Amino acid sequence: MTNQLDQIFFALADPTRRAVVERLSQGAAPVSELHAPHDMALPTFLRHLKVLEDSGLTHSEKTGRVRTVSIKPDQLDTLENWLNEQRCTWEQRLDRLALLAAQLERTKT
Amino acid sequence: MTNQLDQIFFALADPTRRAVVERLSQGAAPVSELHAPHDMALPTFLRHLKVLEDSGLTHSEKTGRVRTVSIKPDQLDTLENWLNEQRCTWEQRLDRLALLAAQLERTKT
DNA sequence: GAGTTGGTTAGTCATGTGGCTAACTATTCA
DNA sequence: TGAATAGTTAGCCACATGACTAACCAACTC
Repeated sequence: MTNQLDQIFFALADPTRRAVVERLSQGAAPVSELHAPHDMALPTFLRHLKVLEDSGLTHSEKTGRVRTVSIKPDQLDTLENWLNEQRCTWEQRLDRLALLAAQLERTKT
Repeated sequence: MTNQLDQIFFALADPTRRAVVERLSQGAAPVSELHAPHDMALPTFLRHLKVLEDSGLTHSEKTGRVRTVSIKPDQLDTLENWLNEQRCTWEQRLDRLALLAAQLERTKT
């Protein structure tokens, strides 16, 4: 589980890979089309795609000689869940602080 | 802007640093307390803290010889915004697909 | 004011990451 | 079937990252 978040965050830490995710959230696309806007050699780009797929953020399938890549929303949910947990925790904490402040206020008056 | 997301995702790709964020979302703490549960040399740990602070996820202040670290919720918001944008895009896409499917359905009958 | 505590700086090292080229395989099209 | 297209594999290189130790500074405490 920890490893999964590691991979997801790592995959999204690179602007090229994030751009691919952004492109893919508009719909699936073949490798060559995904590669086109990026000024780097194809093998390099393929390794970025591999990182994304290993992290579970994308899925790909080959038909004929064309490999089509698509996004897998589940992992973005994983990310969002982690984020929500953090936010919940610190909001609870802020609530407790507010409570404490209110109590202080009461004892003061 | 791109650089900011790079740094945030990168910072959170490491389990040690994520653990620190999780700890900090419960409230601020001095360096030594944050370090305690992690089985690594202090200088190593300090560099993790630096990565977090450089990314803007945390803030720290030194009073006397104690440095207190706290979380900066803004950057987690930055993260969430990116996430929401992706989700919106692909939900719109799914909506369009549904619309298309409905149109197909109508022409068929 | 000497020792302890809390943190910092400097420097080293192994490994990981991101980039490349060159050579290769497997489809599709003429 | 021969050429073009779409990916793939292998191997190289520079630099970043994460870990360590050793030495250091600053501020409490006795």
